[in-house]
Amino acid sequence: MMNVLEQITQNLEKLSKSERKVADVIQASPKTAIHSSIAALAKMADVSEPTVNRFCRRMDTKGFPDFKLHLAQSLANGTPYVNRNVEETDNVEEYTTKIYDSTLASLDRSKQMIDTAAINRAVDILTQAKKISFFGLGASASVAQDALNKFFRFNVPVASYEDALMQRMSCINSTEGDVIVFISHTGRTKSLVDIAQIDKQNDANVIGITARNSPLADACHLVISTEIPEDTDLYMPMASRIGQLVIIDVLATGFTLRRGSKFRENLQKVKQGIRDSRYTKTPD
Amino acid sequence: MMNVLEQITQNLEKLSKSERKVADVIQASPKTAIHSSIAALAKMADVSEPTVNRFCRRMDTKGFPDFKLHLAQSLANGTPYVNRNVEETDNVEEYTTKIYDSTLASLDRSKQMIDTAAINRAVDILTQAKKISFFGLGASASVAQDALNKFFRFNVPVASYEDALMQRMSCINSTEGDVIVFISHTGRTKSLVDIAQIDKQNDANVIGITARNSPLADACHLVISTEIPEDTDLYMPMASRIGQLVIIDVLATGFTLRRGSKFRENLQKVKQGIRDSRYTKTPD
DNA sequence: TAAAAAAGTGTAATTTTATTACATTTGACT
DNA sequence: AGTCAAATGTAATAAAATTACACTTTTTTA
Repeated sequence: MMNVLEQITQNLEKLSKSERKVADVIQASPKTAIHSSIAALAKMADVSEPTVNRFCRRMDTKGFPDFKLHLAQSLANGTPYVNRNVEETDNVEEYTTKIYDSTLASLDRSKQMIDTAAINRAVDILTQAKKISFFGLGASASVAQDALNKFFRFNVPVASYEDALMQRMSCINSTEGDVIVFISHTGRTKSLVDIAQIDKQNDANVIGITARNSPLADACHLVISTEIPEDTDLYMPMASRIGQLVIIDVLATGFTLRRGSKFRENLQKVKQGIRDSRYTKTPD
Repeated sequence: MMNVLEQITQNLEKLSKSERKVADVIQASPKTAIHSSIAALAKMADVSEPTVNRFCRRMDTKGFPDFKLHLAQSLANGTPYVNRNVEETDNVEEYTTKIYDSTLASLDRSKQMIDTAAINRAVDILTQAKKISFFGLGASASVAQDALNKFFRFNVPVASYEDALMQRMSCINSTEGDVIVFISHTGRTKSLVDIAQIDKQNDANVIGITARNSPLADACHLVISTEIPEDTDLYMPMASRIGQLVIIDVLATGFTLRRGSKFRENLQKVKQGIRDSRYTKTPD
């Protein structure tokens, strides 16, 4: 079912005068609401108890207790939406919690907004690629490297250069059947945009994990956006690159699923190879 | 307050026989629990109603209704308690949601379990370092590269090699005042353990972002654990490396805070340099 | 525009649900 | 075996939510 707080906002018009009072009180302080009885809430809104009950039913809940349950859930999801910025005076616990919270909030937002149709098309394109390249610069370079590491296991020709010059050289010879994935949070890194345009001219398939409506996005055939509003001009990239990584995970997962079970047996062999370079779990 | 479901898991030992029955019923089907009355739940667990009430109080809630509220909130956070594994038959929406959910769940868990004292000591050590190195292999190599990218901006001597041989060579000359950060999810990668031991012998400061009680952890002076239970023998590393990245973020943040405001002005200059290589936000 | 209908709201009774007080049982330790 | 404390249940009580119904306001239409 839908988020109750949004439900309230949307149906605000359709409510009667008294029910509206109830809505106002709840919106003003939902945290108080979930800890109040129907009598207390009725008093706060200056209406009768049945009115509160009727309000709850109008919000598609079974009654007041059920409504409180839903409200509690909305609150649990909604609390981290505030971007909690680190202050100079914060101690360890404080800045640690803030960083975790804003990462969680960003990922949650990304989850809500993600365009699965775009993901699906990207998986289509990737599975049919003759060769896959991942390009990123700065913080996105390590994301590209991570993608390389994942797709390398799939036994497809895959490349990644963190050097802008190497990237440029590799794109000169790109051709139909090649897929190049550009990773950039802002989508405004000049050299990446240049390269993407050349790739596009060479009929290579260009995918961007980047911001909508950016110069880089314009140069791509397909754009996947994390929808994470991080200002990397001012702050170090944090949540943004984590959003990119989760998209890499999703693409890699889609890739293996599309390739079928035969293919996944092969994956196990690569895994086995890695395992031999490790200490066993119970060394003593 | 803490996640109620975890609270139950943790206090499982301390519960009496009957209260344990209640815990079992709730854990088996928390969704049913939040929609049941105390009478219904008591019947399910085959105990009396006051027992259920006492159980709720033991979980640091005011009573049964309050307990249900907390439970609802725990459930709302992405149903984090179950690890939702991707199935062969999943469609795009399904596997995308599952990956986001399990990443969110892992991060949330990591947030709860993180040892901020260890973080604090790590920041101490890092701020006093003459030189910092980040080493990781495979999926953790890109995490090391990300760390390099972050700390590079801080204008401290920093290095990272993804090649096992280069890592080995660099550690031969390590000395007091050097800090080496090893990144490994399992903590059982042989070559990293070897190198860590040499570094330790050379009186360098060895920090591990790795699993507790692992061979690598034993070779480190200080261990920071993400507490993310991902079996990277069977599956591709996903949530594990994201947990590592958030720890890098936390360390980098702690580092800048510790260095004070003068230092952060310097950071702005580096940022300015990067900005010049970008298209402005409103290119048209 | 006045009467009828409909929608909205409140009061009080009823029902459901949760909590408390106390009695009984269980089990551990003399 | 007997005593004590902890655990659990029974039954009474209190709290909370819902329902039924009456009154009030608003809207419709003759």
